[in-house]
Amino acid sequence: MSAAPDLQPAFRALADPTRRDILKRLSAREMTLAEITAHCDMTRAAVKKHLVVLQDGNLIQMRRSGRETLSSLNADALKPVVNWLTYFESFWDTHLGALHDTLSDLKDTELEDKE
Amino acid sequence: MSAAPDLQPAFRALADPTRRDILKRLSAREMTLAEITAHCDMTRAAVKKHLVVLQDGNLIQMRRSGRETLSSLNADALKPVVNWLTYFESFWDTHLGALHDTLSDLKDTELEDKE
DNA sequence: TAAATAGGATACCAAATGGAATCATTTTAG
DNA sequence: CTAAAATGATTCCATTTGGTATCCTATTTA
Repeated sequence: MSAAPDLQPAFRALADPTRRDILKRLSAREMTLAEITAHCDMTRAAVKKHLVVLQDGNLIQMRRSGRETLSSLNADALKPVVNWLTYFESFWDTHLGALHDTLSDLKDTELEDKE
Repeated sequence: MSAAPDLQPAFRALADPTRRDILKRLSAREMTLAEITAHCDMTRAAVKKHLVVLQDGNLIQMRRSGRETLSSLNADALKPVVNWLTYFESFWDTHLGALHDTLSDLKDTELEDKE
């Protein structure tokens, strides 16, 4: 059996909106530092730091190709995070009398959330 | 339709292990500041600050009862967070050839995770 | 090979964060 | 009524964090 993952680096990495945005962009394709920076409204060095934090959380990998470094998403690392949160699923809606359908709520949120 | 929730305060609140621990404890029952502090190995004032951050993320509510304040979990506020993360579900296991059964992986993680 | 590209590595800064200490306020127990 | 209990509010401090500016190294490519 594998050891329990340390959730802290992943939760830490997810706590910044710039980093969450980078994750979404990397879900489309792997990108160079310059490409990511083009969307981030901050310097290359600042974006690089965010990438290191994401790497610490194991949420991305980086591979060198010639003079550029490609960052790619490691979505699997989100599984333990989702699992931690899923523990609370049984407490949803308790104070409202469980009138809402959880699945339809989730779908609504997905459509509305612009982040 | 409701407005898209701002995920930042919730992700921020979840980024600290003490706060995640408090959430787990509050899932059992509402607790006073003194009760929570008894488990936290830090001063009452420090725990109080964590409670305020959790409240900012809408993850808990506080109600005054006489001279004590009861904090209780608002698990519903985790739904948008889970939903944001669920977007990445379609990217799980992609680099491994999708050999793993996602559900069994989640179950394993749940059993192992001690946090 | 020389110049332009793409990153890495540091040093430095202001602001946010985690925590302790202290003092004030409200309730409840005698 | 008075003291103890429970919390709130404020201040202060060290560390971390998000960012910029700079300098350095490795690749391309004209």
